[in-house]
Amino acid sequence: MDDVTPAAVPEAAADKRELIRRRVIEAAADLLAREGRDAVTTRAVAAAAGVQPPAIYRHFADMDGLLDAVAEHGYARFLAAKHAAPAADDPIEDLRAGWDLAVEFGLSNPELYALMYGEPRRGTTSAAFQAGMRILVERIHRLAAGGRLRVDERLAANLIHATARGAVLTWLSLPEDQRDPALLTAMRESMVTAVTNDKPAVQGSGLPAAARALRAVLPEQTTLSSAEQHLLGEWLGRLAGSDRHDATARPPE
Amino acid sequence: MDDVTPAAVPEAAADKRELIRRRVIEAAADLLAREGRDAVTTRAVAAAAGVQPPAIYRHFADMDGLLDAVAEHGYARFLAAKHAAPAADDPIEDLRAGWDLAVEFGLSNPELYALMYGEPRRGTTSAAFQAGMRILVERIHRLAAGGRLRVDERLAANLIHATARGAVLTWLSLPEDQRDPALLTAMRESMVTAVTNDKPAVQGSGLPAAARALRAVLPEQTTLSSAEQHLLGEWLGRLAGSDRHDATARPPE
DNA sequence: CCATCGGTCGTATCGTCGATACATGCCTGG
DNA sequence: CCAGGCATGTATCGACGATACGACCGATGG
Repeated sequence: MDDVTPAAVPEAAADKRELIRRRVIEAAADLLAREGRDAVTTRAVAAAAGVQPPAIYRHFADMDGLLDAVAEHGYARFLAAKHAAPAADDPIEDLRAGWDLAVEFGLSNPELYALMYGEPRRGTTSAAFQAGMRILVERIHRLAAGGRLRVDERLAANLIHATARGAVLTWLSLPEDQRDPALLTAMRESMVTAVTNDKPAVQGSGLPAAARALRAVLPEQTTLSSAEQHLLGEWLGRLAGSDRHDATARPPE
Repeated sequence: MDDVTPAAVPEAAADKRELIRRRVIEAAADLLAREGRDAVTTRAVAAAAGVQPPAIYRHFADMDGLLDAVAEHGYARFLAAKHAAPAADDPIEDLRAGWDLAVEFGLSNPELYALMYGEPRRGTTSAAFQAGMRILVERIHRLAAGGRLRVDERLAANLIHATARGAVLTWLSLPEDQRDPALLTAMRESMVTAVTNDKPAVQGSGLPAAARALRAVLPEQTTLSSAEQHLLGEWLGRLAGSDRHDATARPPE
């Protein structure tokens, strides 16, 4: 739908044509990754690829078609690079690895990810979108074959995709100093418990929760001095976050 | 940042100015909801609002500022129509209701939602984004006070937001015949189990109860030094046995 | 009562965008 | 060698976001 392939091209010319096409795609991808979405204009891409602006329309139906090709190209490249992906023996661990891979792709290519999964209008028509879903359902099928799937395969695919999508977009929206890696792992484990029928594996005693509860109502107290209250707040923060190792006594703002 | 407010406007003219501003916002919101993002151009908005195209720039810094105002306006309108939630007695049920409300907003205003949460670049700078987060942390705080929060408050807020974001955007990406309501409920319950405790860590309400609960499990902790733990124990004793009932529990704000 | 000044209004216009038209080549297939 | 299809290159279109500038209007200060 996005391709403009003339009929009956000679064998030799087809190679040159494909070469130009790839050069345009890579120029656009480079521009997208380095200068953002708005920098990807027909003129800028044409200049970077060393072709004339109208030449783009001989390879892609329109600007949207080019962007779609860029997305698919980038996604394929990432998967090829990470295709160490040794398919762990444990299917659930395989599920985690796949989710991590999808998220890592988003974090490594923020502009590209926003293009693929930012606007819902692009939806399932995109070639890159379908490519992502294909390898997803494949992993899910292995999971279902092992009897570890709690829900319908299609629902599982959507759940995995939706959690990854929300995690990546939210992560990218946060200022860098507020990006807590626990968000990603929590989203992932939340997805795992929702999709698989493994036991929830609740960790931690009630101590952090109790600390959080007290800290939440701490401003109401009138017994301690303000200095005492301040120190107590710090301790409660450490106790509340004690299940994480990165808790380097970060004062709450 | 998005507002262009001249200094020293007469009282009477300010009303007219605000009226025009609102008319522009509503025209843009109408255009956005009915004809999509691309239909919201300066000329189309100006024509729909009955003003001249350059007049927009006297009320908003640029097109992005107008879109931001549209997003905040729509979000505020939705929350007002839903009477800002009745605040159920059960805090967890309250959490579910809040999540459902956010998701319902996205499903009811797809173009607006894509504008607010589609592009990560807009990020936390958006006024509408912050408005959404504000009512979120408020609900979370009530949850933490009840001892039902499993994770840090900020992490909980991000988890709730990320699951809703992924659910809405994924839902909107799906063709209508593939939209399974189970996706939404599964995402919601997954979020609930990730954020809350099964059983409250603090029985009873109020500050003394929270202090007693924490003191009961204090020996389990390994974060604080023994001296710190000792002093903390004393303070918890004072807070737990506080004879001051101070019913005027007033959080400083 | 009038001069002045800040803000608005209306028109014209700028530079850039995506996309297309058209004449001129070049290269392949016969 | 020739004829036709495709790429090339230049010019251009309509629409976009944004701005410049002069004519207007209303409130303020003397």
